Amino acid sequence: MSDFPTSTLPPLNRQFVAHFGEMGSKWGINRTVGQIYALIFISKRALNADEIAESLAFSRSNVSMGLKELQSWRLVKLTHQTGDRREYFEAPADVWEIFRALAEERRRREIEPTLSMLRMALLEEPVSSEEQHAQARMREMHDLIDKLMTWFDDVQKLAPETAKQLMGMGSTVTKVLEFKDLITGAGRK
Amino acid sequence: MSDFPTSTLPPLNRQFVAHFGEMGSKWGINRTVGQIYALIFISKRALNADEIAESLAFSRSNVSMGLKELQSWRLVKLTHQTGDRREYFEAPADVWEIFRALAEERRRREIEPTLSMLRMALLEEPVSSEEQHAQARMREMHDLIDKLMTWFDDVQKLAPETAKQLMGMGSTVTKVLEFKDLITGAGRK
DNA sequence: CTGAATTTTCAGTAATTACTGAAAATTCGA
DNA sequence: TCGAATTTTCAGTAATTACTGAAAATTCAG
Repeated sequence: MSDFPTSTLPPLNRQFVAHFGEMGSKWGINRTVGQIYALIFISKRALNADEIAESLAFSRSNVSMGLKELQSWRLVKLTHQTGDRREYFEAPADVWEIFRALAEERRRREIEPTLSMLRMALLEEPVSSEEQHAQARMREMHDLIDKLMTWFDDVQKLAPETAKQLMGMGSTVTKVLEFKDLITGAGRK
Repeated sequence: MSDFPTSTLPPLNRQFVAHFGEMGSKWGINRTVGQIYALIFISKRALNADEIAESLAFSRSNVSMGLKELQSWRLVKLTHQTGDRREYFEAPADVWEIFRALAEERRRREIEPTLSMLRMALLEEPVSSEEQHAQARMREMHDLIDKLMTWFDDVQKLAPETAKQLMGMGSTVTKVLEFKDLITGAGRK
């Protein structure tokens, strides 16, 4: 299942990389891409494509494709070493930044297309009662997604520090909510 | 790309089903499962496996497998019609409930395994500086995921009504946050 | 219990996706 | 501008995943 070249990669790193490979399919990326990302993420320094190919025993072209995909997800940054022509790759240092990039990209690829399909469908004139019901369901779905996205946008606009703080509050949010109800007079839109 | 049987399925429904089929791969489910779910979701009434196979021109066994998968995701509910031995399937009426089931299941399958892998890895004694750095990165990842999940738990525990309300507040949350800082004395854990 | 109705399983095959090596394209120092 | 270093592309093939039909298992009315 996992056979890495005999050299390089300490056990801990190896385990991490292997896990990302296995999870890959569940995350909607392939094994290779998962492993490449994991390797870069835990690496002390930026890596070039040959080093990656060597470490993971992938073909150079496979690494090239994997890196291209990771760049399209904005999960790796391209850097350069002075006096070295090759391209080096590294993951952003701040994990919050990583999370944000991931969330944004997933949204763009996996949610927006559905949202616009729904908007289109809702403009049509339903001719049968089947279509009428279908449209009602689509509207429910649209409104939920739309609400979630708007909210997510709002939170995302916060500075990372504030966002962390908001998370840290946890269920306290509820309390604040109740308090807000009290002062605004409950049951709004 | 999409050839449905000549009968059944009004255009609006067809479009919706086709879209879910195409999106399927991006969502980590396959075309078939996506289409089956879409069909059930917009259907006015619960459907049995034969009706689904007929509508989508899938083999009966394929539908059976698809339904099994959808049930494992808790996206469809099994029901019965009086005087009919066949099993009928429908999607929960409340889209919030659907969202919750989806989120829970994704978490269980796609996040928890990584979280426990990380916890394991963090218990090991790093022997090289590579391992030490790797572990530091893993800790950052672990802490972020853990924080997000704890927060999500908290919000999820709220009654649907409250959750909707929280979403509805949008960026107002920030304001409330600032206010809270003011009264509690800012910068907590 | 029996057996017809219904659902599930599974081996075989089709379709899709991932990976490679070789060749083409690009980049940049000299 | 040349050409060595480096990256990208892509056709062919390997590996994986999806789908089917037939057969087995289950369910339940009588």
